[in-house]
Amino acid sequence: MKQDIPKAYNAQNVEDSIYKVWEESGFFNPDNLKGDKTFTISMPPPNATGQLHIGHAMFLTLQDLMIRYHRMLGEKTLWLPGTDHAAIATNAKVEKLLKEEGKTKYDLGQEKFIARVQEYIKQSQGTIRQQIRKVGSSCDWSRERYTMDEGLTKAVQTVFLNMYKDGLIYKGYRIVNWCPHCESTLADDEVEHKDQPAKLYYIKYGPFVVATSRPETKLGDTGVAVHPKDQRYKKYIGQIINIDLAGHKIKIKVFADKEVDQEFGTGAIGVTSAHSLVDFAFAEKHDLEKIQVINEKGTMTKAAGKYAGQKVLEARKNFLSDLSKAELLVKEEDYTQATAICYRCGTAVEPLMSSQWFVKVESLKKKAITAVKSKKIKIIPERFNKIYFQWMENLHDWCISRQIWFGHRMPVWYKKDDKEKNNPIVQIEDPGKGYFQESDTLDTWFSSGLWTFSTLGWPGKTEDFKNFHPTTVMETGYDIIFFWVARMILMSEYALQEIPFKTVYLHGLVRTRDGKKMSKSHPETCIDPLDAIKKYGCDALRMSLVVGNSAGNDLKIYDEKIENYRNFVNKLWNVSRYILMSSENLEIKELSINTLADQFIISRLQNIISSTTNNLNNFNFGQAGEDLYDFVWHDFADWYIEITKFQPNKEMLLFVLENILKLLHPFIPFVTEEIWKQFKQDELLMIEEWPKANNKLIDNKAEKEFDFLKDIIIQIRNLRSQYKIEPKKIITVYSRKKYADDEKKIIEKLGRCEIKVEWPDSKNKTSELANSHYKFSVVLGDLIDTAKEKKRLQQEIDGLKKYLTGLEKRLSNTNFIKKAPKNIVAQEKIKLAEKQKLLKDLKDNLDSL
RNA sequence: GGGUGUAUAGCUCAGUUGGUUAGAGCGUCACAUUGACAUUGUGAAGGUCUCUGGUUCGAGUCCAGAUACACCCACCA
Repeated sequence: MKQDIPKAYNAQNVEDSIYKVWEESGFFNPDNLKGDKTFTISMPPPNATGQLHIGHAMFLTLQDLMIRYHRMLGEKTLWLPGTDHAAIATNAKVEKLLKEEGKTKYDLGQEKFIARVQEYIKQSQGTIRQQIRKVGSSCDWSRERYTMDEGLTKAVQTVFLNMYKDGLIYKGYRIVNWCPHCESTLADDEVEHKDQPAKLYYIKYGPFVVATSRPETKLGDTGVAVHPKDQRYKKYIGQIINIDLAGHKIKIKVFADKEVDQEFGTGAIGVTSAHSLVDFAFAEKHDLEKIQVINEKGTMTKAAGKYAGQKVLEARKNFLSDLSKAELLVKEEDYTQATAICYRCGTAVEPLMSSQWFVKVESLKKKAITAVKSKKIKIIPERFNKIYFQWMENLHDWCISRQIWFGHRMPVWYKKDDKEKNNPIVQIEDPGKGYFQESDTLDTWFSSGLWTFSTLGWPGKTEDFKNFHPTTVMETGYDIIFFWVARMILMSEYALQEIPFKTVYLHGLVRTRDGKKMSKSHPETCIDPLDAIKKYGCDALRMSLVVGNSAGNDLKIYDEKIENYRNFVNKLWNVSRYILMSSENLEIKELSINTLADQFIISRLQNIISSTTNNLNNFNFGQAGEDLYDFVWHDFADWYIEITKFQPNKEMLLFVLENILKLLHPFIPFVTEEIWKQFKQDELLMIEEWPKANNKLIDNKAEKEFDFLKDIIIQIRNLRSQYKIEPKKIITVYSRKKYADDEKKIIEKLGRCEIKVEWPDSKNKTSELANSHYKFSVVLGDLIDTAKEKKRLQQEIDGLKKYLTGLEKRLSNTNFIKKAPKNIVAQEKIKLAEKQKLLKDLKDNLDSL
């Protein structure tokens, strides 16, 4: 008999020590697990210098849930954790730190700057590691990786080298997205579009008028495009025209292209080859000169003539004023423009000419599309397939070089005298003196794309790689399907000719109660996972991140919700406390099923075991959690346990509890493990075997029978409540049916009544109750309010009549009889008979009042 | 411009391939309180399932259209 269990579950007192026991047990490591089948998840690596936010908490919970479930299924389960170097973000952070010391990165130089960054990461990496543990993550720390560690760097260099050899990586001079703030290129998907009010300026342009939202770029125009059939401009096609733009002289070539829309603007486009992607395409096609008028810092170049050295906006203002003075500015129009901005800093992206490294995607994307089309990779929810295909099909060559100092250096070298970097030498080994390495670094997503296999020791031929790749599930947010999921498929298909994972499970975003994205911009409604854990316990947080949500959908979270699951965790605690405290022997020798209640609970348990198993197999985590919540609180605690207070069955209580703990463990690992410890000191719930349903114990008849009993009790309680009968008063209930002793006792105890199996003297004032199976009446004596009772019955009769009318109509419809399945018709007929009988009973009752 | 999602009780959401009189939690109201649990128990009130058509014996569920909100993609100068 245990007496020393605290009344309320105190998560804070136990979580850390339980985590320590788990971690030290070695069972996070699949090497210590038995089983032939493997189950692998690569953890999406949080930023090495980051702080845990609610989004992390959500993915950690979902992944841990899967991992714990599969571990209990007896699979060799690997959850490989790690951190990401997050090039741009980390680079920026350290630059900021330097600035506080009054220094810039140029004072240090690239080598020392990187050393400084590494030092900073080392220092702050511990934070996120500890925070990942706080959520209960059962990942294998012995295999933890970091995107910049030696092995991963080797993988990056190897893939780069191979791609270069295969002609899939090339250096090209072309328009790229340039962020003047980050001073680096951006990939196409790192550019966001935001609608902004803008002005469209119409400029007189020799014989043409052209429209532009960026007048300053016109200083570098080298062409005018018109539609081949445009009568207005036909005569100019092929001519080279000198144009004076308020003193700035340009020479343009007029050419025809079907892409031009005659209706938009003036039908004539001033072509700025070096600062617009569309125009660049024109320039390539029609062989135009490309003049760069804006440089990497966002200032005008020498080619911009007298505007050289001015910032873009400044130059625009001055140029417009000059045009206006020269009467070349025809008109201005307001319109909304989708402005391209940097996804990281929000600065307007400057398209400009630059020599950069690219990945040729044409052949890769075909494979990546096939991988999903062929169903080798399954995306959950399915609708993201379409989004994935669309994106893949429109993918352009991927710019992978960044001018950020921190990141994977490319294995590219130049001779000391090749200052223009025209003749790259691609090899992993340093060619030694006389050479210098490319200072550009690689897009973070290049290394992230290798994550599923670079973390397993590839390119080495390791056991881990053989055993755990392809990984089983990739669980991540739908917001990085392009950045990351798509890249992993591309890279894995290229490097291994193999998919990186079999299933992609996409979760949604975590939002505040009013639907805002949880970010630092509205701290008032933001949930900090660490605060929530402190306040409500980790298990409560986990439940509220899982229940009420399904794949691909956003989740709203707020305090009351977490509080509710804290209450649930506490309920489970007290259920266990009750069972443990009232059980002298904690061993289950032989399970005996004696009563209807026993039959009911053991049957329901089998059902919940199989439904939970099915739901988890089908990634319906929310549903599984909700069903368990319901089973524990209502079926088990509210009904079964209450009944065992007068029909004890200690072994059954223990048995059901054990199973509940197992089923709930993947959702709420801490409290379940803590309770488990109370009666199995030397065993860990974490590696217990997942329950299997025993279909022989499923008893639908008993479940139905039990539901009728519940119905009777609820009706009696309802009546007591209506008549405000003192809770302690025992009332008399007459029943026409003779109940088995155990059933009779259940009604008597839970309805606080005494059952007499005889029909009451009609002179007694009674309230009569009935359901479709049993008729019974409650003697209320002087308490009865005839008028009230009549009204109640009348209401019930009215409702029933309405329902019967519908039912009769349905059954008299020959089409229904003919076309509906037979079992449905039969079912409806039974229903009709039952309800008619009930109606008659109710009417009799009313008459007798 | 192209695409996707969502719309069910005051709030947050379930509702599986169409088949009872549409469910839960929170909140609200009423009642209960020393023995697992007030982080509780018992009961109640609360819904034209956004709208309009259609398919069907039967639609919250399927189809079409509309409206509202959210999101993603996109190089119309």
